[in-house]
Amino acid sequence: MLSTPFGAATSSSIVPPTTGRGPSQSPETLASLISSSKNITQLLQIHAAVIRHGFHNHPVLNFKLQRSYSSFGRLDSSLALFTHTHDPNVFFYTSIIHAHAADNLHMRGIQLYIQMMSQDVEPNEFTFSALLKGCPLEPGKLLHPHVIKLGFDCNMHVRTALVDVYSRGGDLVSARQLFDTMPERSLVSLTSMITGYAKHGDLINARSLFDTIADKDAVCWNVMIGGYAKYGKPTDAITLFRKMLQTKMNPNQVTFVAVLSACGQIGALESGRWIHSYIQNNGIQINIHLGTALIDMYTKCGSLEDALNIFNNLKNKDVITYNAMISGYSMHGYHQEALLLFQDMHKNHKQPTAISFIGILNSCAHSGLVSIGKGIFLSMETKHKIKPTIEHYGCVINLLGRAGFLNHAYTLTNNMNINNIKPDPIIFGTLLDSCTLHKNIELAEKIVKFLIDHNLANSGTYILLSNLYASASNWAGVARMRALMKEHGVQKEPGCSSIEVNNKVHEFVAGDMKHPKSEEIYGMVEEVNGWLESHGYSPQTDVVLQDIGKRERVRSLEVHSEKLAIAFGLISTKAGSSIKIVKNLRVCLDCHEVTKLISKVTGRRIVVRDRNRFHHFVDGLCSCGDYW
DNA sequence: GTAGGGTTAG
Repeated sequence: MLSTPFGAATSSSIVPPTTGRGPSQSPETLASLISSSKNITQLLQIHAAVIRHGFHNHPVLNFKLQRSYSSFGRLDSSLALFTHTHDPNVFFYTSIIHAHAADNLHMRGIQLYIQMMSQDVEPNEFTFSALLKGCPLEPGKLLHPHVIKLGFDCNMHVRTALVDVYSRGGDLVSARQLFDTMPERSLVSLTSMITGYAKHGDLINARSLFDTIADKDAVCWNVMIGGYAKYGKPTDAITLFRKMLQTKMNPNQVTFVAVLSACGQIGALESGRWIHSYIQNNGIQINIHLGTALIDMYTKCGSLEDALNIFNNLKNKDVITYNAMISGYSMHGYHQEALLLFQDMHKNHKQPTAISFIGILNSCAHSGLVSIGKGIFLSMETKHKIKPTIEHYGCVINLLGRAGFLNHAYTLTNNMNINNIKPDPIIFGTLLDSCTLHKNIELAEKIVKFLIDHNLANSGTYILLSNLYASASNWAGVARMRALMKEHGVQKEPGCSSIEVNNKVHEFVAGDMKHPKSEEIYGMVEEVNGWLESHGYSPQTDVVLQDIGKRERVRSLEVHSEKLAIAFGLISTKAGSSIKIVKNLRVCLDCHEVTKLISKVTGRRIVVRDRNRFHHFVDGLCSCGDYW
């Protein structure tokens, strides 16, 4: 920890600057030294020189010192300088308010604003820019009348900052009103308005405003691409990114972060790799954001090796980087590695966050590490002072339920109330899932009744119980569930699998005939069936919802979306090459078995990403160890 | 001597 030279300030200020401590320097020279300082050590040395030369009360030098301290993230030193300054002027106040805003300390900034007024220091438009920067909606609303009263609301910067406050705060109507009545629009104000729409999921309004801009800059593109990436429109994000490249606009680190996230969501490894090489070929520095985005993309696209490579070469990893890698390990079934990295984080003095625990608890759940998982869950509060949220409970209930401790899991669901957490349909869904796995109809019925009685049932509730009945050949139960689903207007989310071939993503739903190569695809499905038969494989008809004839049930399984995607992969890629599939739902038992066999017969490595995790099928075995 | 818009993890 570096100390501020304040201790020295009082002692050396009583020493005249002409005691032979080096050549005397003009304030101008010192000012330019401050501006050009590269790090905190240099700045501290210059600060010491300022004091040595007797300029400790020089307003411009102190102002510059204060700004530089803030720019190095040293609000403490900046504030120390401020408090040692007699009668700070509007520059000083504005800049210290700005420093607080940069550290998300807006209320403290407002306190300083009140203090400056009580000392009769008149704020100006710059002060309000600083106050409103990144300010939350409520305090921003309180500042708004002050802006109007002092006549700064027509200033371009102040008005844009106001638009931004309302926009980010989700009051889009007020934001739009302020925006529409601006004396003059600027690219910045437009971008701020678009950000408001994009951040709150209104991509239609964001896009229509975006399309009106003739001269877009990178920030503007980034906002729009990022909006698509964040709100479930990854394909649109990638399309818009391609358009950005076509317009010769140079993407930057922020663009790549957004578009890599989009690639990760749809599992577009080839596109992700292309972007990675673009980054390398264009000499773009891989900072911590970009590095983490690359790790996230590679893990979600099935290449743990590439993710690890980035992780190991990334300097200054933060907790988010660790979390991405831990979740990556967990998704791929590398539970020992996930645990080791979690410990490694401690060694590197990175405090785990709530999300670190979600990653590691999921890892334990997927590997059946019950006692380790329980220990980690308990340590959250005792050791790390992090209160578990409903998601953490979800992980532990999943951990216990999967491992067969259904009653323990059920008790925990009921005990969540102790922490004032009400179990939600997702928690009950997790429990129901475990009931299906362990064929515990009794508990499942109890839960479903509770959910229906409390109006908490969703499509998943019915489907899970329906699957459970089906697995027990209880067709009356299945029919009852089907009737209930119809009655409540519930529809099953259709299964959809995608595969990327030659930079293009091909999507399939069950029984899909839309693909131009359908004939060949179904031909391949038949061929696969032949292999399966010769290996003595009989289809796992349990998993089919409908009580239909066995023959039809067999047909229905043949055309599950992942089978179509795999068949397409087999006919359109080189023999021996890996096949990567992304599925929106969880892979079913039959598809899991079939894929294992396909990997054995073809000698191909097949990687399937389902809703929960990755399955790496190699030579007839799956990396999940059939525990998923 | 000062100001407004964009980034990562489940």
